[in-house]
Amino acid sequence: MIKVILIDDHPIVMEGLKNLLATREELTVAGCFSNGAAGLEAIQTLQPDVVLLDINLPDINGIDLCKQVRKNDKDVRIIALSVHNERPVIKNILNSGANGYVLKNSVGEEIIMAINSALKGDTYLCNAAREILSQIQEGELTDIPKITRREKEIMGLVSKGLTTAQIAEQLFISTHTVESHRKNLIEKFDVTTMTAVIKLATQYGLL
Amino acid sequence: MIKVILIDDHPIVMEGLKNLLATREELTVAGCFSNGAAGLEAIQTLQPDVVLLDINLPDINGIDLCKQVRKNDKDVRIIALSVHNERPVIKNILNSGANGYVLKNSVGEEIIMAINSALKGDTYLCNAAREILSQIQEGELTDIPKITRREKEIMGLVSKGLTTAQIAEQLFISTHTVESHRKNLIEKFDVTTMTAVIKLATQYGLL
DNA sequence: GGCGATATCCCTGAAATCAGCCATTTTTAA
DNA sequence: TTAAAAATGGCTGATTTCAGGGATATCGCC
Repeated sequence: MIKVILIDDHPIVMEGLKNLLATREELTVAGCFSNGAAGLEAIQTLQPDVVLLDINLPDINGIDLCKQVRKNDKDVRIIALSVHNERPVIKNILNSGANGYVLKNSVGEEIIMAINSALKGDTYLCNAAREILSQIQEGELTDIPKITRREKEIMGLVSKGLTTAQIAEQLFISTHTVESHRKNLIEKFDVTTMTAVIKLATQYGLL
Repeated sequence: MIKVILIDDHPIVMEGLKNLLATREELTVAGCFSNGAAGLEAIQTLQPDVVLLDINLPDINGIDLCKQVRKNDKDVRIIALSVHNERPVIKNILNSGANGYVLKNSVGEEIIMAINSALKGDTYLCNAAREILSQIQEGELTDIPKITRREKEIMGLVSKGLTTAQIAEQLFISTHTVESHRKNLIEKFDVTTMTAVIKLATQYGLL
C-alpha cells in the first residue's frame, strides 16, 4: 500500500484528488492538509511515500516548502501541482526537490502517472510542462534568480510606486544602497528596467 | 430540477464540482466545458439555470465572458469561481453580470449556497469575498479601470522593458503618443509610476 | 449622421532612473 | 572559524520618465 498525503488549500480540488486516488487500490490517502505548515509537519510524522503538493499555498511558498522537506527527508516523493506554466518556475520547483510537476489543467491520469514514475525514481512532467521545458525561448530566463530578503523588500516597495529616495528613507539606508539593490535586481532578471523586474516577479508569484 | 453547467479547465476541479453537485438531488449537471468558447455556446444552446464559471480560462477572460453572456441572456445565473482575492477584481466581475462570487479556497457548501441565493435573485459572496469587499483599503482601487486596446498594448511593451522611444518605433507612432498613453494609464490606476501600473495589471491578470 | 471614446500629436522643465565603475562592513552558512 | 554571500555606501553622466499643460484626428456605435 502506498501512503499518499495531499496538501492543497482548495477543498474542491482536494475532493477531486481524493476521488482520483480512490480509483487506485494500491494508493491510500493518509492525510489531507490545507496549508504548508500542517503539511510539513505531517510529512515528518506520517512518513508518507508520496506527497501531492499544491505550489500556491496561503502560508508558505511551495518552493521553500520543497526545500524544507528535503533538508530532513530524502526519500519522500513530492509531486508538485501548480498553475504556473512558465519555464523558470517549473525548473525552479524541480531544482528544489520535487520529483514531478503536473499542471493543474492536466487530466487525472497524469497525476497517477507522476506518482508511479516518482516511485520508480524518475521525475515525471505532465505533457504540457515537458513541452514548455523543451522549447528554448530566447531572451527568457532559464531559472528564477536567487533573490535576497532585502531585494525582495526593495521589489515590493518599487512595485508600489515608491522612488529610490522614498525607499531609502523608509528603510533608513542610503539612496546609493537602494540603487545598488535595483541594479542587482535588473541584472539578475536579465532585463533593463525595474518595470520588467516587477512584471516577472509578480508573474512568478514572488511578490 | 435545476440545470447547471460547469466551465473550468482543470479536470480535477471539474471532478470535485461534479461530486459536490451530485450530493444535491435538486441539481443536475447538464454539461461540462473546459474553455470559454465551448461554454459560451453551451449557455445559448442548453439554456441552463446556473453556470459555475471559472474566471481564469485559457481562451477567454472571465469578465469578458460574463459580459458576452449578458448581452443575450439576462436570466441565467452565473456563479464566478476564482482565486482572485483582490477587491477590484471581485467588484469588476460582479459588475460584469455575475450573480455570485466564490473563492476557490471556499468549502463546497459555499458553492451550494451561492447557487441557491442566485436562484432566489440574490447575489452571493463567499465569506472571504464579503470580508474583502467590506474593508475599505485606502489607496487601493475600487474598480479595475477601463483599459483600451492600445493602452493594453503599451502596457505589454512597457512590461517587457521597452522605452518610450522603442515602443513608438515598434508601433509606428510618435513618442508623444506613447507618453500620452503612459500618463493616462498612470492616472487610471491612480499611481505615480508605470512600474506600479504593471504590478497591478499583472496581479489582476490583465497581462 | 453625429456624438463620444479613442488615438494621435506637441511642448517644457523637473525629477528619477540606469549604466558604469568601485569599496567596506555585516551576516550567514559550511 | 572562516569563507562566501549579502548589505551597505559612494561617484558621474547620460538617458528616461513624469507632471503640467495643450490640440486635432479617427474610429465605432447608436
